[in-house]
Amino acid sequence: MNLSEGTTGSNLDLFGASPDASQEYWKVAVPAGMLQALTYSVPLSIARDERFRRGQGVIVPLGKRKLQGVLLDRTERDEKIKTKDIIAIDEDRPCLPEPFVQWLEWLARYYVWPIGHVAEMSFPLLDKAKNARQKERKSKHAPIAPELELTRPPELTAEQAKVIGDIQASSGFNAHLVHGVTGSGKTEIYMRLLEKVVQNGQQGIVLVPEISLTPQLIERFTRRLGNAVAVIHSHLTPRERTNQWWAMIEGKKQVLIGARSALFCPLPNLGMIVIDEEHESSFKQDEKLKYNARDAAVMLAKFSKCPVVLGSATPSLETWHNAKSGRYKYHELKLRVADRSMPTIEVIDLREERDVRKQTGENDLPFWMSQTLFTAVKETLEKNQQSALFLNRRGVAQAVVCPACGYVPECPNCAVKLTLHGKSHLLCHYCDYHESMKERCTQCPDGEPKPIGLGTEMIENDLVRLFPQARVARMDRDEIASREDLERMIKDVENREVDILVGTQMIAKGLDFPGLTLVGMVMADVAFNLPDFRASERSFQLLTQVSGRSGRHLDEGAGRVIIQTYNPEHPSIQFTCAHDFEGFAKFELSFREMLGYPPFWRLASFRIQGLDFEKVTSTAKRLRTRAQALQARSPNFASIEILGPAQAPLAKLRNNHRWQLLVKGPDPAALVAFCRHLSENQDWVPAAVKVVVDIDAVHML
DNA sequence: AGCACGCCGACT
DNA sequence: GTCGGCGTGCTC
Repeated sequence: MNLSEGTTGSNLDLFGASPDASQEYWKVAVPAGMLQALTYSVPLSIARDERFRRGQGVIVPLGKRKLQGVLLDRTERDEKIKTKDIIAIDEDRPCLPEPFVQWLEWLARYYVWPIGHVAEMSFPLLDKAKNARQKERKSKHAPIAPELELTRPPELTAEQAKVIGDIQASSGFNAHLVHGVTGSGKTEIYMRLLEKVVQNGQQGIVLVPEISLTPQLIERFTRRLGNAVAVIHSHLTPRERTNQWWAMIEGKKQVLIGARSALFCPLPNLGMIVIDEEHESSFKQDEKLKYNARDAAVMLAKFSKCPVVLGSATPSLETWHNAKSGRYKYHELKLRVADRSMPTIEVIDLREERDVRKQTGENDLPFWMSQTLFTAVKETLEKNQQSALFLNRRGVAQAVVCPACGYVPECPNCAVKLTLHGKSHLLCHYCDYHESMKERCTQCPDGEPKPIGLGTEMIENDLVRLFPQARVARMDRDEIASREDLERMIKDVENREVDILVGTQMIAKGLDFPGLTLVGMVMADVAFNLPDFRASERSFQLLTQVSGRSGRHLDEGAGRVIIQTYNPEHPSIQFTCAHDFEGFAKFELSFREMLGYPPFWRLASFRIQGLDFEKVTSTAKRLRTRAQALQARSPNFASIEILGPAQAPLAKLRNNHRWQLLVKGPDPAALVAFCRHLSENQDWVPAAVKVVVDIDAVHML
């Protein structure tokens, strides 16, 4: 018998009871729904291969399939399981660097997710990676990182120079917070730092929120770093993605710009990670591996012994807290470049506005537009400058109501209101269920359903009527379907072919238009009334970010911002007006501390869901019982608080009933251990019910 | 995640 | 009768 052939499972047993000592067993991260890695036996021919080591991709049998896995550690034989042989070294995949493998293991443990699925995220979508490399087919789309003339770097301000110097003064792992108002030149700092990283023969990652991963940003980096730049974002085709991935792995490019998934590019020589707009909650993934790319980036930097730079005008309170406590180094940019001033912010009380209108009887302005906002738009138009009006988010208010009986159509699967698109199209934003709007109410004899509230379309229509001479453009998810659409729209605004821009968050972030001098927040209230302990923080961030769009390039005078609201006293608004981040942080942190919320305590949420309401409910309650029992068993867990279970804010989604159980506690390690214990053994959970944990949950819907 | 197995309702 | 829908369980 040939040893190197390695017969499936059975070991040669030449000396009676003792197994062959030369037979090796290795843990392999296999992409199947199991938390732990699986044990495989290693044929001698493979064990002798010089590529055979931790981090290397291998092909293994699982059931009837052959899967790509990643080698972890050598292990002892487990008599309880019949092992199979590793089939081969995976020729299509490079060996993952050791710090990166450690990081993958941390991710799997911390976020309680199958190690095989975590490891799988480190490779491009095309499993025919080799083909993609060989063919190098020219893409039909515009180049991802266009070839542009390099621009000369601008003079650094004294503040910028100091921050760069301070960051470069330290070596090894360090986390830095760069806290600078919009327009203070954070991007310039990133580019200078990355230039240095590239000069040192290393590679860097720039993480940005998907939403601000705009052509503008890519162009800026490309103009400075030239063909060192690779880009990964969701609008790339699998082949484009794969090509960008390999360009980084093979060292043809040095700086990778991308949304959170760019972290998973296993760079051989990582020298720095930059996270722009680090406060953005979209860095948290809500599905599958529920990681926060900001926190994960800090850990990757730690394992890779390199610096990580977090930048924001409105840092998350978690990061702020870390900076204040000295865990992160704090760098501040107080001034806008070229001495430009901060915009002036006016708050309009919509309640007063309504009362005035009631008294005066009539008013030809639409209900959402105050006299002040109207006049400001008019003046801006007359000065040949641009205005932008923001709505909080799509779907909040475009519901349809029957004025006779008050009935509002809902999605039959998701228990959310349907929203109106176009003239008569009703759509569910969660499951894409749609129906046409009926002329007569289905619930009462004589109602005629009408749209209520605010939509970008409605605002656009009103603006066209009020300012017939103005060129109005609308930017939201419906209008902007592709990257090309977005690029075209941005060009139009840049070229002054648009006078008034109407949009959602989509345009609130990252964009930088020189001619924009007036920003209106149509109704600020929506954001702070969500059932979420971070609602105030999000509102403050949004208002500040939106305000920052105004007058960024005015060398004289200041941009103007008008915030309309039913609640002008709200702290988010007050501190935004005063440009007072520290004041807001202090105010909000005192609440968080009092109530035991992050950043002082950590919080995790268990989601219990399934089709059968009774089963889901009883499972949720049983989970609480088990949590309490586990807590009673160990003094480690004494300080953990268990809240609920309660029905999730979205109590029914895609026909699934949803409950949640929240746990929080002051000791992060204890909390994660607690959650892992509770998730590990799910024998007690009925098959028709799913229980998943979300560590450091951010989106609580 | 797949893939098989097995249990029910719908068709030639 | 059997085709095929998907709920359930297992994979080193």
